[in-house]
Amino acid sequence: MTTRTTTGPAMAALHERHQREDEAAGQQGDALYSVSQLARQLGVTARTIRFYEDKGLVNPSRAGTTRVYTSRDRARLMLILRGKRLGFSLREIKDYLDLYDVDPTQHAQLRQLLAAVRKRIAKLQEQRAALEQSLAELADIERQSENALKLSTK
Amino acid sequence: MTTRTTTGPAMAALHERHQREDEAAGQQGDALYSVSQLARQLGVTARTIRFYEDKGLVNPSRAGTTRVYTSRDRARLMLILRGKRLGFSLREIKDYLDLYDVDPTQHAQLRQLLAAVRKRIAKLQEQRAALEQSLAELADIERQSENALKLSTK
DNA sequence: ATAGAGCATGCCCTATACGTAATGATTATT
DNA sequence: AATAATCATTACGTATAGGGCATGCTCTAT
Repeated sequence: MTTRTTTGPAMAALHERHQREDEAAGQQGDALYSVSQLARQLGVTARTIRFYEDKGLVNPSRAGTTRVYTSRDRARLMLILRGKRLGFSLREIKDYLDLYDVDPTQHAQLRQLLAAVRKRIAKLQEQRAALEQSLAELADIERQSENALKLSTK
Repeated sequence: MTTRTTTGPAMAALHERHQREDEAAGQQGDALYSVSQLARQLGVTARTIRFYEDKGLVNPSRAGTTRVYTSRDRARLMLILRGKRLGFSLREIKDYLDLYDVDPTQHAQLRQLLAAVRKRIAKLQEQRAALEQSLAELADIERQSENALKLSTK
């Protein structure tokens, strides 16, 4: 029941490219990657990338059933990973990317991004405050523990 | 099959105390509490307290099947909540409390605590660094977004 | 032709800290 | 006695971000 088109050639190309993965990669922006290639390059597992797809964050083309990623897909994934590093949830990242897809004129989503970023900044500032407080408390506990040990040892 | 002892009196005492929960509470350290009383006082749900028991963090006495908490139990719970605020996992908190229970001479566990605290401090310092970096990046994104919006609006 | 890569799908598993019923027993109140 | 309020136990659900395994297909190399 699967619409199976010309699977062979693309897979072949993919495999061949795989052989010289570390070469200059054809000087064009038309580079293609398999999941695991991309995974290696981005420092995540293939499972992760497929997971993102499942969550609607990426949508690679297929050669038959095999996922084929373009450099655009790659860039998108890097965006996703950056978002993650910055502490956004996959859901938030998806929402932003969706907006970006719908409206490439870059207006609505810039505002959206700005809003999200500011929200995130506020959250982080709160977190930082809490963290500082924890650190202070812990320093206190540390000092007290040290004192208690000193006294009982003497 | 449950060893059911004199359930009545204790429950009665508990409930009666419930009526004047906000009173001076009998000036002794012998105050007793029910789960939900304690929950209210500590700002958590009864479910939470029972969950902690399930995880072996507290072990209240029982009046029949009903949990009865002493002020010692209460203090222990406050310790637990403090640990949580400081970012320790329930598991870590349990390990520490267990140590404290076994060896109340306060030596091994003091060292243990000190070690755990220092570890936690190190972790928090790392987190803080990461957080600062995220904030810097976000500030950058914010600036860029603002600029882009300004330019396209003008 | 047959093994070995690499890929795909599907499904269950993990950790953390509880929330949310469902169901039953006991106690207090009316 | 009936009803409301608490309490208990059991057990499934939630959110997040994947990990890991089984099974099966395709393509390449020997």
